[in-house]
Amino acid sequence: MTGTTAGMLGRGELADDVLTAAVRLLGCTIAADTPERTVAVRLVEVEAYRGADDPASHSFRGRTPRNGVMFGPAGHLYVYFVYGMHFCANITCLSDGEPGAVLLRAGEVVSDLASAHARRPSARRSVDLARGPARLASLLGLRREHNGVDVTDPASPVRLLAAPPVDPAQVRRGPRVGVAAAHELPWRFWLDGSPAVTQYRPGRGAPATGAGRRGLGTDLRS
DNA sequence: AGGCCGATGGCCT
DNA sequence: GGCCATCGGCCTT
Repeated sequence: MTGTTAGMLGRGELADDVLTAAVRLLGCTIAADTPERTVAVRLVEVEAYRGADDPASHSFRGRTPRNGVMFGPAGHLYVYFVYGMHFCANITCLSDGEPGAVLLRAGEVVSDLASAHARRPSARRSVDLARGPARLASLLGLRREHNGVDVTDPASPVRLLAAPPVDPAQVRRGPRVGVAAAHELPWRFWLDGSPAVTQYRPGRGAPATGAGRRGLGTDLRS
């Protein structure tokens, strides 16, 4: 049994299933050491991906060099490169050998605002600093070399800080953004009312209507 | 506020 | 060769 350090989220809290893990991650903080200062973001929007039975998951067709981290233990960064220019970051879930991950889609900057704006000058408004998975990864400086980093290790350059579980009444859910496969699964979770939550965009073949705007999601209990 | 488009490279059929 | 778990700029309502 690995010990837990005060303030860190334990990997055990991500091991049972990807949906529970996704909700558990909402409200938690990701802190990353950048060349200048440590930048920290409070997660407000995430998406769950599961290996074996989720056609939208990178691990659906089995293990490859790219997705290998998804098959490892929970609590590690799975960073991938997409559209020839962007990185996106997940936190792995489930037990070793069982692929799963939660995509970090959006967050609000906790500290510090000045450094964050210096890192992403194109974001005119603070709310846009980590609004979107590639923006979030960019703000935290997450790149190829961070693939596999253990975010439950206090000595890591990227760390996952625990927060008390959020009030379920504040959590909303809806279809994942931009995925063509399994677009009917409501595996995107966000905190109601956060201005940093991204706008919903259907994937290829998914119905254009339905979730609306930000994704007028449903209550967690439904 | 919303739609379209170009950038740009790795991964998989 | 086609498809991306995207972003930012520019265009029209």
